Amino acid sequence: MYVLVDCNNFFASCERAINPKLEGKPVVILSNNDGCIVARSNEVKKLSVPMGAPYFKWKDYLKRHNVRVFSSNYLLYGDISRRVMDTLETCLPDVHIYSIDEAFADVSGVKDIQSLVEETKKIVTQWTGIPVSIGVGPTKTLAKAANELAKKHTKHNGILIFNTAEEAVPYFPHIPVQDLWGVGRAFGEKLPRLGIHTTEDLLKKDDAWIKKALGTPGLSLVHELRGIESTSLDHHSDMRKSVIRSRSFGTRITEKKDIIDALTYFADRAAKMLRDEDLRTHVIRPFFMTSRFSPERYYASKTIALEEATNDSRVLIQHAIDVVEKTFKPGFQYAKAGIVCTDIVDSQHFQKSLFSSERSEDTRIMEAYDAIKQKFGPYSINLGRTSENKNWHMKRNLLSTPERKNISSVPTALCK
DNA sequence: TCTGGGGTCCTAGGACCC
DNA sequence: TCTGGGGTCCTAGGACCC
Repeated sequence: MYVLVDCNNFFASCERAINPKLEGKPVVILSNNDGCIVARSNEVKKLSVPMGAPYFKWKDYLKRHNVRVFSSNYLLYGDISRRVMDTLETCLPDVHIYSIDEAFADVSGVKDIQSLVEETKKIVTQWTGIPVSIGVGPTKTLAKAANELAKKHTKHNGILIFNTAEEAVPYFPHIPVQDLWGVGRAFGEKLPRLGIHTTEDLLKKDDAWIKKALGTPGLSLVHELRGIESTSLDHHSDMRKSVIRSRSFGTRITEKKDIIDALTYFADRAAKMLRDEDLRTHVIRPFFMTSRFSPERYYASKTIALEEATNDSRVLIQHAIDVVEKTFKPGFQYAKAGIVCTDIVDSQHFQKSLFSSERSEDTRIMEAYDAIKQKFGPYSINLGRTSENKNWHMKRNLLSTPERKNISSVPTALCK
């Protein structure tokens, strides 16, 4: 049996936790660059503002309804998330953090699940100020479905338990397929065209039909709804598979040197991430591109298999610059760039190339580089060129608190 | 004027081999 | 004139998640 604890409107609830005046007021949080709406309080959901909507299209509407708008502040949300997860670990057995605002717990063997989750819900709200919903089911997908229903219908008071798969069946006619975990936009549009509207409709189909229409992940979804655990859904090995550092620019850029400047920064950040986790990458793909909404589109990227796994900023930067030099085309309005690192290996056990060009001082150079930044700040030392033009930097005009302010200095009304 | 970022897994299709 | 088929590996891109 699985418990799924999910924070309600997490980012909006975080802003409220540090500013109780927002309680009962409509609140939205914007993505990086203040581009999309990524979190909405219940009041805003009632105004029919969709998740992921572009902010500029809704700006006036939100203003008319007196909605409070904030840029996202991931430092704050990360801190509050840690508090929530720490609290959950004191309440529930075998907690597995699934995302910044969700965690599963395995409660097989617990006798009184009802009391356990009621207590958990109470304590999390008391200690962190963040409201949560809780779903329980024999598979993760059923726990997730229970959670969705608990959140949606106030009559459940934020908790719904399916003791068996059969207990979920009466709800299926009332769950639109679009609400299922694993049905996104594409399948959500496709299924109604095939006559499938509710979860009940979907479960009437046989495995072969599901596999053809929704692929392997769809088949796992349906099995789990029937109460059969799908191992393929248990896809969280601890080892990370990729590192991505990318960003849309604050404004469009046209100059090659600015692309190089941005990619130098992303390559450095990606390498730092690998060093922090004691990992190395074997394959990198730097890319830069125009907006996907632009009529004149260009996507430039190159997959590079490195001779030897590395986490050296200088190596990644050099390859990133090479890619720009080889693929840059003038005349485009570039909107985004980044680097993807895959084939991640453990630094301790990686296979050194026979003709390794890595010198023993290389790791020490990067250690010194990290140490200087650590001691004197992120702008104290930098690799590669840095042009004066910083207009590729993010826009974040609506932050609630200064970006780097530590949450421990922020009073939380309900914090223990 | 302005449409996120960081992850996962799966699949289709091309290259290559025998 | 007729011009295989199956396997594997790789990559790009598509789907999903939060």
